[in-house]
Amino acid sequence: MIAPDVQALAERGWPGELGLPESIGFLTRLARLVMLTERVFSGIAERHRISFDDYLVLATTGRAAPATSPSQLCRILGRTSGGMTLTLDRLEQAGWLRRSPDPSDRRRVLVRLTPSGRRLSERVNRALHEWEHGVVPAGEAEELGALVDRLLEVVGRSGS
Amino acid sequence: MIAPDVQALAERGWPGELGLPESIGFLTRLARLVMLTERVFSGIAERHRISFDDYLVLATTGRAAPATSPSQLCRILGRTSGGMTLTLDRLEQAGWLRRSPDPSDRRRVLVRLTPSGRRLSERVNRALHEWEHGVVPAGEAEELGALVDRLLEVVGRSGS
DNA sequence: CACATATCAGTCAGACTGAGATTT
DNA sequence: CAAATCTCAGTCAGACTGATATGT
Repeated sequence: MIAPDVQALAERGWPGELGLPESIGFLTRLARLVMLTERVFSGIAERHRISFDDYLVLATTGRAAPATSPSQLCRILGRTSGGMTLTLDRLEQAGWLRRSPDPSDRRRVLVRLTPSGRRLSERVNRALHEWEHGVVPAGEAEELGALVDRLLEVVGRSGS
Repeated sequence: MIAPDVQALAERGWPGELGLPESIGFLTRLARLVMLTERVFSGIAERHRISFDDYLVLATTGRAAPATSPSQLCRILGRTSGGMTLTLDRLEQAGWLRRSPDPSDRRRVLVRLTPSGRRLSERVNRALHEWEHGVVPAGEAEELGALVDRLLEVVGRSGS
Protein backbone atom coordinates (compact mmCIF):
# COMPACT_ATOMS: atom_id res chain seq x y z
CA MET A 1 0.00 0.00 0.00
CA ILE A 2 1.17 3.48 -0.84
CA ALA A 3 0.77 6.47 1.45
CA PRO A 4 -2.26 8.67 0.81
CA ASP A 5 -1.41 12.02 -0.73
CA VAL A 6 -1.86 15.46 0.74
CA GLN A 7 -5.19 15.99 -0.84
CA ALA A 8 -6.61 12.89 0.77
CA LEU A 9 -5.43 14.10 4.15
CA ALA A 10 -6.93 17.50 3.58
CA GLU A 11 -10.29 16.08 2.66
CA ARG A 12 -10.79 13.43 5.22
CA GLY A 13 -12.89 14.09 8.29
CA TRP A 14 -9.74 14.50 10.21
CA PRO A 15 -10.51 16.13 13.51
CA GLY A 16 -12.85 13.37 14.54
CA GLU A 17 -10.70 10.58 13.26
CA LEU A 18 -7.49 11.88 14.66
CA GLY A 19 -7.77 11.22 18.32
CA LEU A 20 -6.59 14.54 19.57
CA PRO A 21 -8.17 16.14 22.61
CA GLU A 22 -11.74 17.32 22.26
CA SER A 23 -11.49 16.70 18.52
CA ILE A 24 -12.61 20.20 17.74
CA GLY A 25 -10.22 22.42 19.66
CA PHE A 26 -7.44 24.73 18.76
CA LEU A 27 -4.90 21.98 19.36
CA THR A 28 -6.34 19.50 16.90
CA ARG A 29 -6.66 22.01 14.16
CA LEU A 30 -3.15 23.27 14.72
CA ALA A 31 -1.80 19.73 14.55
CA ARG A 32 -3.64 19.21 11.32
CA LEU A 33 -2.33 22.46 9.87
CA VAL A 34 1.21 21.46 10.72
CA MET A 35 0.88 18.02 9.18
CA LEU A 36 -0.71 19.34 6.03
CA THR A 37 1.73 22.20 5.54
CA GLU A 38 4.67 19.94 6.14
CA ARG A 39 3.52 17.66 3.38
CA VAL A 40 2.87 20.47 0.96
CA PHE A 41 6.31 22.00 1.50
CA SER A 42 8.09 18.66 1.35
CA GLY A 43 6.22 17.75 -1.80
CA ILE A 44 7.29 20.96 -3.52
CA ALA A 45 10.94 20.56 -2.55
CA GLU A 46 11.02 16.91 -3.49
CA ARG A 47 9.79 17.64 -6.96
CA HIS A 48 13.21 19.26 -7.30
CA ARG A 49 14.98 16.22 -5.88
CA ILE A 50 15.81 17.72 -2.52
CA SER A 51 14.25 17.37 0.92
CA PHE A 52 12.67 20.44 2.43
CA ASP A 53 15.15 20.32 5.30
CA ASP A 54 18.10 20.26 2.93
CA TYR A 55 16.55 23.10 0.98
CA LEU A 56 16.44 25.13 4.18
CA VAL A 57 20.17 24.66 4.56
CA LEU A 58 20.80 25.86 1.02
CA ALA A 59 18.41 28.78 1.40
CA THR A 60 19.91 29.85 4.71
CA THR A 61 23.39 29.62 3.28
CA GLY A 62 22.37 31.56 0.19
CA ARG A 63 20.95 34.36 2.28
CA ALA A 64 24.06 34.73 4.38
CA ALA A 65 26.06 36.13 1.52
CA PRO A 66 28.79 35.62 0.82
CA ALA A 67 29.18 32.75 3.29
CA THR A 68 28.18 31.31 6.63
CA SER A 69 29.49 28.63 8.98
CA PRO A 70 28.25 25.23 10.13
CA SER A 71 27.68 26.45 13.66
CA GLN A 72 25.65 29.40 12.46
CA LEU A 73 23.50 27.02 10.43
CA CYS A 74 23.05 24.90 13.54
CA ARG A 75 21.88 27.86 15.53
CA ILE A 76 19.46 29.09 12.92
CA LEU A 77 18.01 25.71 12.04
CA GLY A 78 18.12 24.14 15.47
CA ARG A 79 20.39 21.24 14.65
CA THR A 80 23.40 19.58 16.25
CA SER A 81 26.87 20.10 14.86
CA GLY A 82 27.44 16.39 14.28
CA GLY A 83 24.26 16.16 12.27
CA MET A 84 25.07 19.32 10.38
CA THR A 85 28.45 17.91 9.37
CA LEU A 86 26.68 14.99 7.73
CA THR A 87 24.16 17.24 6.03
CA LEU A 88 26.92 19.47 4.67
CA ASP A 89 28.83 16.40 3.49
CA ARG A 90 25.80 15.31 1.57
CA LEU A 91 25.11 18.72 0.04
CA GLU A 92 28.76 19.24 -0.81
CA GLN A 93 28.89 15.80 -2.38
CA ALA A 94 25.91 16.77 -4.52
CA GLY A 95 27.83 19.82 -5.68
CA TRP A 96 25.48 22.36 -4.13
CA LEU A 97 27.84 23.98 -1.69
CA ARG A 98 31.47 23.97 -0.72
CA ARG A 99 33.44 24.38 2.46
CA SER A 100 36.66 26.31 2.82
CA PRO A 101 38.80 27.28 5.80
CA ASP A 102 38.12 30.68 7.32
CA PRO A 103 41.40 32.60 7.04
CA SER A 104 40.55 34.91 9.93
CA ASP A 105 39.76 32.16 12.46
CA ARG A 106 41.15 28.81 11.62
CA ARG A 107 38.84 26.88 13.88
CA ARG A 108 36.07 27.88 11.55
CA VAL A 109 34.87 26.77 8.18
CA LEU A 110 33.11 28.90 5.61
CA VAL A 111 30.18 27.44 3.76
CA ARG A 112 28.95 28.91 0.52
CA LEU A 113 26.69 27.86 -2.33
CA THR A 114 28.05 26.79 -5.67
CA PRO A 115 26.37 28.23 -8.76
CA SER A 116 24.41 25.02 -9.13
CA GLY A 117 23.36 25.12 -5.49
CA ARG A 118 22.22 28.68 -5.92
CA ARG A 119 20.22 27.77 -8.99
CA LEU A 120 18.54 24.87 -7.21
CA SER A 121 17.73 26.98 -4.19
CA GLU A 122 16.21 29.62 -6.44
CA ARG A 123 14.18 27.05 -8.32
CA VAL A 124 12.64 25.70 -5.14
CA ASN A 125 12.17 29.23 -3.91
CA ARG A 126 10.28 30.05 -7.06
CA ALA A 127 8.16 26.93 -6.79
CA LEU A 128 7.22 27.84 -3.22
CA HIS A 129 6.28 31.30 -4.36
CA GLU A 130 4.15 29.92 -7.13
CA TRP A 131 2.38 27.73 -4.65
CA GLU A 132 1.71 30.72 -2.44
CA HIS A 133 0.32 32.71 -5.32
CA GLY A 134 -1.84 29.78 -6.27
CA VAL A 135 -3.49 29.43 -2.88
CA VAL A 136 -3.45 32.95 -1.47
CA PRO A 137 -5.58 35.54 -3.24
CA ALA A 138 -3.51 38.66 -3.87
CA GLY A 139 -5.59 40.82 -1.59
CA GLU A 140 -5.35 38.46 1.35
CA ALA A 141 -1.61 37.86 1.59
CA GLU A 142 -1.09 40.65 4.05
CA GLU A 143 -3.96 39.64 6.26
CA LEU A 144 -3.04 35.96 6.28
CA GLY A 145 0.53 36.80 7.13
CA ALA A 146 -0.61 38.81 10.13
CA LEU A 147 -2.77 35.91 11.12
CA VAL A 148 0.16 33.50 11.10
CA ASP A 149 2.10 36.03 13.15
CA ARG A 150 -0.62 35.93 15.73
CA LEU A 151 -0.35 32.14 15.97
CA LEU A 152 3.42 32.35 16.08
CA GLU A 153 3.15 34.64 19.02
CA VAL A 154 0.79 32.23 20.79
CA VAL A 155 2.80 29.09 20.14
CA GLY A 156 5.97 30.97 20.98
CA ARG A 157 4.70 31.46 24.50
CA SER A 158 5.67 27.86 25.27
CA GLY A 159 8.79 27.11 27.26
CA SER A 160 8.93 30.69 28.51
CA MET B 1 27.23 20.91 20.36
CA ILE B 2 23.67 20.40 21.45
CA ALA B 3 20.65 21.54 19.46
CA PRO B 4 19.11 24.87 20.47
CA ASP B 5 15.78 24.52 22.24
CA VAL B 6 12.41 25.71 21.14
CA GLN B 7 12.61 28.94 22.99
CA ALA B 8 15.82 29.88 21.23
CA LEU B 9 14.20 29.24 17.90
CA ALA B 10 11.18 31.28 18.83
CA GLU B 11 13.24 34.24 19.86
CA ARG B 12 15.78 34.51 17.14
CA GLY B 13 15.30 36.91 14.26
CA TRP B 14 14.23 34.05 12.17
CA PRO B 15 12.56 35.36 9.07
CA GLY B 16 15.64 37.22 7.95
CA GLU B 17 18.04 34.49 8.86
CA LEU B 18 16.03 31.69 7.38
CA GLY B 19 16.51 32.12 3.69
CA LEU B 20 12.94 31.73 2.64
CA PRO B 21 11.50 33.81 -0.16
CA GLU B 22 11.10 37.52 0.52
CA SER B 23 11.85 36.84 4.18
CA ILE B 24 8.69 38.54 5.29
CA GLY B 25 5.94 36.78 3.39
CA PHE B 26 3.19 34.44 4.32
CA LEU B 27 5.34 31.47 3.33
CA THR B 28 8.21 32.21 5.67
CA ARG B 29 6.01 32.77 8.62
CA LEU B 30 4.04 29.64 7.92
CA ALA B 31 7.26 27.62 7.71
CA ARG B 32 8.34 29.04 11.01
CA LEU B 33 5.01 28.28 12.63
CA VAL B 34 5.22 24.69 11.46
CA MET B 35 8.75 24.24 12.71
CA LEU B 36 8.00 25.78 16.08
CA THR B 37 4.75 23.90 16.63
CA GLU B 38 6.34 20.64 15.65
CA ARG B 39 8.98 21.09 18.28
CA VAL B 40 6.52 22.07 20.96
CA PHE B 41 4.29 19.05 20.32
CA SER B 42 7.23 16.65 20.07
CA GLY B 43 8.68 18.04 23.26
CA ILE B 44 5.45 17.47 25.15
CA ALA B 45 5.05 13.91 23.91
CA GLU B 46 8.67 13.05 24.55
CA ARG B 47 8.42 14.12 28.14
CA HIS B 48 6.18 11.05 28.37
CA ARG B 49 8.72 8.85 26.58
CA ILE B 50 6.87 8.62 23.31
CA SER B 51 7.28 10.35 19.97
CA PHE B 52 4.48 12.60 18.83
CA ASP B 53 3.93 10.40 15.79
CA ASP B 54 3.55 7.31 17.94
CA TYR B 55 1.22 9.20 20.22
CA LEU B 56 -0.94 9.97 17.19
CA VAL B 57 -1.24 6.25 16.53
CA LEU B 58 -2.33 5.58 20.10
CA ALA B 59 -4.73 8.50 20.13
CA THR B 60 -6.28 7.51 16.82
CA THR B 61 -6.65 3.93 17.99
CA GLY B 62 -8.17 5.05 21.26
CA ARG B 63 -10.73 7.14 19.50
CA ALA B 64 -11.84 4.35 17.22
CA ALA B 65 -13.42 2.43 20.05
CA PRO B 66 -13.43 -0.39 20.53
CA ALA B 67 -10.86 -1.14 17.83
CA THR B 68 -9.46 -0.17 14.46
CA SER B 69 -7.25 -1.80 11.83
CA PRO B 70 -3.75 -1.13 10.51
CA SER B 71 -5.05 -0.06 7.12
CA GLN B 72 -7.45 2.40 8.70
CA LEU B 73 -4.60 3.89 10.67
CA CYS B 74 -2.62 4.20 7.44
CA ARG B 75 -5.44 6.05 5.76
CA ILE B 76 -6.00 8.45 8.63
CA LEU B 77 -2.36 9.16 9.34
CA GLY B 78 -1.05 9.04 5.79
CA ARG B 79 1.41 6.20 6.23
CA THR B 80 2.33 3.08 4.29
CA SER B 81 1.25 -0.33 5.46
CA GLY B 82 4.81 -1.60 5.73
CA GLY B 83 5.78 1.29 7.93
CA MET B 84 2.64 0.92 10.00
CA THR B 85 3.43 -2.75 10.65
CA LEU B 86 6.74 -1.69 12.18
CA THR B 87 5.13 1.05 14.22
CA LEU B 88 2.51 -1.33 15.56
CA ASP B 89 5.22 -3.89 16.35
CA ARG B 90 6.98 -1.27 18.39
CA LEU B 91 3.88 -0.07 20.21
CA GLU B 92 2.73 -3.63 20.85
CA GLN B 93 6.18 -4.53 22.15
CA ALA B 94 5.94 -1.60 24.54
CA GLY B 95 2.66 -3.00 25.81
CA TRP B 96 0.53 -0.09 24.63
CA LEU B 97 -1.68 -1.89 22.17
CA ARG B 98 -2.43 -5.37 20.96
CA ARG B 99 -3.43 -6.97 17.69
CA SER B 100 -5.99 -9.72 17.30
CA PRO B 101 -7.55 -11.38 14.27
CA ASP B 102 -10.85 -9.93 13.08
CA PRO B 103 -13.38 -12.78 13.29
CA SER B 104 -15.62 -11.24 10.68
CA ASP B 105 -12.98 -10.82 7.98
CA ARG B 106 -9.95 -12.95 8.48
CA ARG B 107 -7.73 -10.88 6.23
CA ARG B 108 -7.98 -8.16 8.81
CA VAL B 109 -6.43 -7.48 12.15
CA LEU B 110 -8.00 -5.53 14.97
CA VAL B 111 -5.87 -3.08 16.86
CA ARG B 112 -6.87 -1.87 20.31
CA LEU B 113 -5.21 -0.08 23.19
CA THR B 114 -4.21 -1.90 26.33
CA PRO B 115 -5.09 -0.22 29.63
CA SER B 116 -1.53 1.04 29.88
CA GLY B 117 -1.68 2.40 26.33
CA ARG B 118 -4.89 4.16 27.13
CA ARG B 119 -3.41 5.69 30.23
CA LEU B 120 -0.36 6.92 28.34
CA SER B 121 -2.46 8.36 25.57
CA GLU B 122 -4.59 10.16 28.12
CA ARG B 123 -1.57 11.51 29.94
CA VAL B 124 -0.14 13.02 26.77
CA ASN B 125 -3.57 14.26 25.86
CA ARG B 126 -3.80 16.00 29.19
CA ALA B 127 -0.34 17.50 28.82
CA LEU B 128 -1.28 18.89 25.41
CA HIS B 129 -4.38 20.40 26.89
CA GLU B 130 -2.44 21.95 29.68
CA TRP B 131 -0.11 23.47 27.15
CA GLU B 132 -3.04 24.88 25.26
CA HIS B 133 -4.52 26.39 28.37
CA GLY B 134 -1.18 27.86 29.22
CA VAL B 135 -0.73 29.71 25.95
CA VAL B 136 -4.27 30.45 24.84
CA PRO B 137 -6.24 32.90 26.98
CA ALA B 138 -9.66 31.42 27.71
CA GLY B 139 -11.50 34.06 25.79
CA GLU B 140 -9.46 33.62 22.63
CA ALA B 141 -9.64 29.87 22.10
CA GLU B 142 -12.63 30.09 19.84
CA GLU B 143 -11.23 32.89 17.77
CA LEU B 144 -7.82 31.29 17.38
CA GLY B 145 -9.41 28.01 16.35
CA ALA B 146 -11.33 29.77 13.62
CA LEU B 147 -8.15 31.42 12.54
CA VAL B 148 -6.38 28.08 12.16
CA ASP B 149 -9.37 26.85 10.19
CA ARG B 150 -8.91 29.69 7.79
CA LEU B 151 -5.27 28.72 7.25
CA LEU B 152 -6.23 25.08 6.89
CA GLU B 153 -8.61 26.04 4.16
CA VAL B 154 -5.93 28.03 2.37
CA VAL B 155 -3.19 25.40 2.60
CA GLY B 156 -5.71 22.71 1.70
CA ARG B 157 -6.17 24.38 -1.68
CA SER B 158 -2.90 22.78 -2.81
CA GLY B 159 -2.92 19.68 -4.97
CA SER B 160 -6.55 20.28 -5.95
C1' DC C 1 -9.03 -14.71 -10.79
C1' DA C 2 -8.75 -9.79 -9.14
C1' DC C 3 -8.67 -7.28 -5.06
C1' DA C 4 -7.78 -6.24 -0.18
C1' DT C 5 -5.12 -6.77 4.01
C1' DA C 6 -1.19 -7.39 6.64
C1' DT C 7 3.54 -8.81 7.20
C1' DC C 8 8.37 -9.65 6.17
C1' DA C 9 12.97 -8.71 4.32
C1' DG C 10 15.92 -5.57 2.77
C1' DT C 11 17.30 -0.98 2.43
C1' DC C 12 17.95 3.72 3.32
C1' DA C 13 18.11 8.69 4.55
C1' DG C 14 18.94 11.20 8.18
C1' DA C 15 19.69 12.53 12.85
C1' DC C 16 22.01 12.02 17.50
C1' DT C 17 25.79 11.36 21.07
C1' DG C 18 30.35 11.44 22.58
C1' DA C 19 35.19 11.72 21.75
C1' DG C 20 38.91 14.08 19.67
C1' DA C 21 41.59 17.56 16.88
C1' DT C 22 42.56 22.28 16.23
C1' DT C 23 42.67 27.00 17.26
C1' DT C 24 41.66 31.18 20.01
C1' DC D 1 44.00 26.11 30.52
C1' DA D 2 38.99 27.00 29.21
C1' DA D 3 36.06 27.78 25.44
C1' DA D 4 34.75 27.47 20.59
C1' DT D 5 34.47 25.07 16.21
C1' DC D 6 34.25 21.24 13.44
C1' DT D 7 34.68 16.32 12.26
C1' DC D 8 34.49 11.42 12.91
C1' DA D 9 32.80 6.94 14.48
C1' DG D 10 29.26 4.53 16.09
C1' DT D 11 24.54 4.02 16.71
C1' DC D 12 19.75 4.35 16.18
C1' DA D 13 14.76 5.22 15.34
C1' DG D 14 11.91 5.15 11.89
C1' DA D 15 10.15 5.04 7.27
C1' DC D 16 9.92 3.08 2.46
C1' DT D 17 9.60 -0.47 -1.41
C1' DG D 18 8.62 -4.86 -3.18
C1' DA D 19 7.43 -9.53 -2.59
C1' DT D 20 4.58 -12.82 -0.25
C1' DA D 21 0.80 -15.15 2.30
C1' DT D 22 -3.82 -15.23 3.21
C1' DG D 23 -8.61 -14.39 2.81
C1' DT D 24 -12.91 -12.38 0.22
